[in-house]
Amino acid sequence: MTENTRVREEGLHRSDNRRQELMAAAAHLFNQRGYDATSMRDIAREAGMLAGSMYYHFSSKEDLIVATYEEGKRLISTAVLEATDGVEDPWERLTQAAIAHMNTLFGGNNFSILLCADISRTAPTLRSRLIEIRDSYDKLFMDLIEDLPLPDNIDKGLLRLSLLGSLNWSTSWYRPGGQTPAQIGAFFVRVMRDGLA
Amino acid sequence: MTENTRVREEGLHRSDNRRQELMAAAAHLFNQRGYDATSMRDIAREAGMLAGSMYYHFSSKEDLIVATYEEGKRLISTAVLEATDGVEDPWERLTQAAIAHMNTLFGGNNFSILLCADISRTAPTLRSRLIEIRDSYDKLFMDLIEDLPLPDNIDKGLLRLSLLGSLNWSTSWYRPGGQTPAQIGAFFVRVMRDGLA
DNA sequence: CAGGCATTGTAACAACTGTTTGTTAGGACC
DNA sequence: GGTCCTAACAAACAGTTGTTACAATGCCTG
Repeated sequence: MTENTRVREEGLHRSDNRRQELMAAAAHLFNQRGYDATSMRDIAREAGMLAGSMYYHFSSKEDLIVATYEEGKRLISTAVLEATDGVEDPWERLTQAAIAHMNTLFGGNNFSILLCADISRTAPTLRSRLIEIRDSYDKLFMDLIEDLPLPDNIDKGLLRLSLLGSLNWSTSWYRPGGQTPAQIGAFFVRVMRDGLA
Repeated sequence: MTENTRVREEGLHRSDNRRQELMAAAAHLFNQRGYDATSMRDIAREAGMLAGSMYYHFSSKEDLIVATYEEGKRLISTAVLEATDGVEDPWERLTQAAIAHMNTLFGGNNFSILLCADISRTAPTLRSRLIEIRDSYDKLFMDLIEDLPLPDNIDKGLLRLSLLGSLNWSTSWYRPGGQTPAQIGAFFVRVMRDGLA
């Protein structure tokens, strides 16, 4: 079986390989320097091609950004859904979700961390596209928190933002060596549930 | 008394006014679009001068960024110190600090919010300068949390990062109209102390 | 009124930006 | 064997970037 027949059977073009390589290079650099400080030439160089050639795979820089962002959402969504699948207790579900969230962020994939970057300062047209993707991930946590047995006077929206704030902020300080990502995620949920006093 | 004599008596040059105007314009734009997407020409235009003229007041863009960042730290540090001054109970001190933190962030000054932006993606030379400034503010919260009466098995460093994560992340979602900044800050501390279950 | 200093404007610099164009090599298909 | 598609290169585009050197302005002091 030639490469090409296999490619056709799986519904892939050969270029999908290079496309993935470009996205990986882009995600890597976006994480390191941010969107603005990463030029198309930087990405192309890391993928071993010239800047102009990228426009065969992506019609604009914005589209490339959105593609990496969406891939990040896909990966982390899958991880969280798998981690909570079959778990009954609402607090345990949230704990497992936080652990999966953190494990995915720091598990070596460069895509999911992009979801934790603050996008409130990106250009409006790009921002609205990213917000839409992010919201569809946040909804997972909305549902998890909605299911918690809580007093009526607790603002569940604020609770979600508090937890996601703690979790996402970790991307700005986490370094390997101390507590593991899973321990950190579990800790944040435990404090929120049990308190300290 | 002419403007100039007053200026001299206070040990100020006339340029200090324009310098402040430039910093205000810069902080405004930095908040809106970020450092990279804000050009020196944008800042100069907003302050009513030309790009080249700014180099009389600031010797580089990086210096201007650092100056606005430092001004933000000065303002929010002062607010937190005043808010906790004289308060005895450790938890109440932390609560008042969180309230002052939030009130300063959303109280209309464009400088302090800059401290809450993730700087892990900025250029290394700039980043190290900003980190130093930020750490000196974070130390305030380190001390506040150090004074809490907590069980020994609680990681206080992680606790501080959790709270600052919740608080700082609010800059990416807060809009006037819902709960006030003070309510949000107090809520985060209360959940951390009392828990939910 | 003259001189000097503080402050701004003017104009240009080299480097870099995202993107487009024309072209080319190689393989697949009829 | 001719034709088309894929994928990439090479070179240029117009615009923007931070920064600089120099000239002009205007106020304050002597």
